[in-house]
Amino acid sequence: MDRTLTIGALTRELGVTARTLRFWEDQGLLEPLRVGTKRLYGPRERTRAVLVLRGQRLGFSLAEIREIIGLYDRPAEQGGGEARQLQLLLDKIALREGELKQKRQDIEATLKELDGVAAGCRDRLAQLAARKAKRA
Amino acid sequence: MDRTLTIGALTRELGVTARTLRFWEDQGLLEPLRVGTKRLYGPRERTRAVLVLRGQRLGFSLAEIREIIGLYDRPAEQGGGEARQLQLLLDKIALREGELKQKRQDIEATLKELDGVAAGCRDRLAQLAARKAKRA
DNA sequence: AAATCTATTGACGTTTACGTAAACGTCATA
DNA sequence: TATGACGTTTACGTAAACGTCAATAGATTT
Repeated sequence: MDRTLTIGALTRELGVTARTLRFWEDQGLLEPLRVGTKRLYGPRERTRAVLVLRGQRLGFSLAEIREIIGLYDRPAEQGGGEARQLQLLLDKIALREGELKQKRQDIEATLKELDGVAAGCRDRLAQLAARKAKRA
Repeated sequence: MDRTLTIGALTRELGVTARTLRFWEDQGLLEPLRVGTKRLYGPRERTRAVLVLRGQRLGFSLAEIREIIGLYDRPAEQGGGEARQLQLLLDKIALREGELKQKRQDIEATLKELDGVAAGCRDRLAQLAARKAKRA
């Protein structure tokens, strides 16, 4: 049992087209293995693709999603000292968390307002039903 | 004290350009009054504009935002009976609420994962600090 | 062997949400 | 009066995220 998928299999699993997966790869979001010319997607690529879809549902651009996913990859000790790198990462995470909490607030507000409208609808429906019952 | 704003005032208040407000109007999201050729934005338009911005933060397209905002406008008894209209509205609201709850779940998941990464960072930083203290 | 399925790389087309420039009107102020 | 500041319409440009061919190639089925 091989845990790697062909592009067709992955498109069916995720509900996206092959064009999309290749485009994401072009944008540096995925890097499937190559067997000859064909692509093979392992668990890591599959996970990443799922994260891309989640990011898209949240309205992030592919560029932003690439950055966010990048936060999961440890900052492999490039330059400037590990502590500094870690602090930079923490700062970036804090930024993203701020955005997400703002979105959550927006959602709560919208849900409340929609609930208000829905309640009004149900009230009015109840009125109509009562009137109808009275006529009977 | 007039509660209506010129386009320039509203752009400054919302942090968007005049081009943007005119485009939103083109797309049927706003309908400011006209005095001669100039636009005047009242409280209703201002509120709508704020709703547009909120919708954008949530990743909705302008077309979707138009529909969502439309849910707030009562279904002025067009055709098919009021009860039917109300039921349709309730259905649409339920759909949108489903989307929003999905987004909320996505946010919670992402926040949790980012928190995990952040915790790892802080652990590692603590390690480094301890090592440094020992050397002193 | 022929047909079919799956995959590949270009390359151009499309939609969304504006940016940007041109060319102009209107009013207050220096 | 002319010089900004602010507003208008019209029109073309652009970036993002793919869709949609076209032409080609290997693998599998009939």
